[in-house]
Amino acid sequence: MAGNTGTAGRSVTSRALSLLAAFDEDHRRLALTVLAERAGMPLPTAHRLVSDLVEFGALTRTPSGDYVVGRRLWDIGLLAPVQSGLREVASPHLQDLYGVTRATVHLAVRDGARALYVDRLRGHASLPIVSTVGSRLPLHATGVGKVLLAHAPAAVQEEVFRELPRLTPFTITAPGSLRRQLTLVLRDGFATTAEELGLGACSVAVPVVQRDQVVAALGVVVPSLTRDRPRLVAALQVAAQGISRSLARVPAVVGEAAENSAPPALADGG
Amino acid sequence: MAGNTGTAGRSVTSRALSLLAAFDEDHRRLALTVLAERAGMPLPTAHRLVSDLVEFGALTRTPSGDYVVGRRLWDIGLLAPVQSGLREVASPHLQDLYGVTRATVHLAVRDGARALYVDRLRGHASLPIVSTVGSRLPLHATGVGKVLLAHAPAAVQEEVFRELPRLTPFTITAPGSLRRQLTLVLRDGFATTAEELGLGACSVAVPVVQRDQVVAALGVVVPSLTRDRPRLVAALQVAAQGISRSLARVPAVVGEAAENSAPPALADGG
DNA sequence: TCATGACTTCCGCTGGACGGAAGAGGAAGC
DNA sequence: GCTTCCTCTTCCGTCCAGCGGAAGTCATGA
Repeated sequence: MAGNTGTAGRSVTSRALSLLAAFDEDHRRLALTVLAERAGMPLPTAHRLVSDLVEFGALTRTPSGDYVVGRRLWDIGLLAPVQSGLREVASPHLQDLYGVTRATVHLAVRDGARALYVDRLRGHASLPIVSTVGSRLPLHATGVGKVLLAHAPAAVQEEVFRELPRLTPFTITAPGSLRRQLTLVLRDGFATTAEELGLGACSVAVPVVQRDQVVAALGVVVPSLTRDRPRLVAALQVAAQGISRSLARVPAVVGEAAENSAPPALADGG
Repeated sequence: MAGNTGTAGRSVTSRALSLLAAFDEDHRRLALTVLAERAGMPLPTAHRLVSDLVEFGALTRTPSGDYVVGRRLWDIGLLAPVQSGLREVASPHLQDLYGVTRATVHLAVRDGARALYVDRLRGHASLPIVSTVGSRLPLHATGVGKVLLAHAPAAVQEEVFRELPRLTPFTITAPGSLRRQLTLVLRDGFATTAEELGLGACSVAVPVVQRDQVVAALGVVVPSLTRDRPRLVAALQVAAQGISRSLARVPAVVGEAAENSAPPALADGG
């Protein structure tokens, strides 16, 4: 295992947390043995801590004996102010966009050198979609990613360009190519991908702006772009401008993916 | 023993978790002092544990000094298999429903004696909406709640009927009235509310079925029902049947929501 | 300036966490 | 059926990490 959260944190708390951190998108259910190993601690220790976590509801044991993240943690996690202002404001516009395009719609922000998907609407005839809410995908191989990358600080771009992993035969791995594309993204106001992340999936994306800063990207995924790219771009731009306009009235969605101070505006009733 | 968050659990782990549990919908940001008090532990102890939690990313400190639930916990929480099958399947249908009605759309399951909102689409002209994903609202005062209540086991109905809190002047608090309504819900296949949860909000809801069992309820919220109730009911029923049909091909959406009460499995043995 | 309240740090005591080892449980294999 | 193998569970003596009262620091506001 690549040195993940392991190293068995010193404090009890950090150990318990490293058990939670052992779960990820590719490991949604874990047997105790695996869990202990991934968290980097002896089995009896894991066993004891896991009992506590289960009792609390942070983990749940399936009938088959595996552990999964529990509903209690789901509850609490939803309270996190992760782009809640942005999500709240954008939600209706995503709906509209879906209504017009009937394509899978994505809203993403940049989280370091990755695109963090904060909302998603999925269409009926959906392609094999990789992303779900909470996913982090590479910036260089997704539509929303290219938009976010084009508007990212030089340091981030540099980091991304250092390694451009090939995900399909069509993934752009030549720095020059990508660099040229980013220039076009800035000029034209939209980015596209063609089977660069997964076969059979193309995408278009546009920036979402707040106070002259790109705070998010809005994108759609479709089987092919040859036919109606202009139409999709138009629809996306209308939706993105709608979101941007609403964002102008909201305090602080900005601060990239970093912890935006919870906007009191939409937070609670008062 | 159904203790709340307090009582400062014995083990360090449970103490740390009780700090997380101190957050809820009405307390999304807490100062350290309040946090310590709500979690039922001395301030220095809370301080130390909170540091661990912040370091991990389970909590985040806002510039103002308050604590909020952190992004890391959001991530992990999203991995919970909370109705993920149901949500995934239902998502496109909710979109369609929104497209037709332009009203706020809800998908809820029963969680004990409450309606747990597992998904929501919010319209533009949205009324003051109380529910968000993860909310738990009373069964007797919401459209989806009445549907779920009508199809709930006798024991649950009994529990709900024991106390029918008044939320607005229009909340139904007379057991007889409610009982009669539930009968109609079963007969007609849909439930309605009229400003029973909040003023200015009415709702219609229908059941979602899997293998002859009601596993969820689908509802819309609108400012008034006088005009187009028939239209809404029709749209809801089409969408609900679409979901139900898709669910027939999916293993087991039930059970996930079922084990809400503390499973006696691990309980006293260890 | 002083008072107040919220947070942070200190430090000696102690009780809870640690984890090796041994015991159950159960599913494949002989 | 019996054996083997693997995963999970329980036990228990050692000892160190967590505990929390008390004192110190930093803002705010009177």
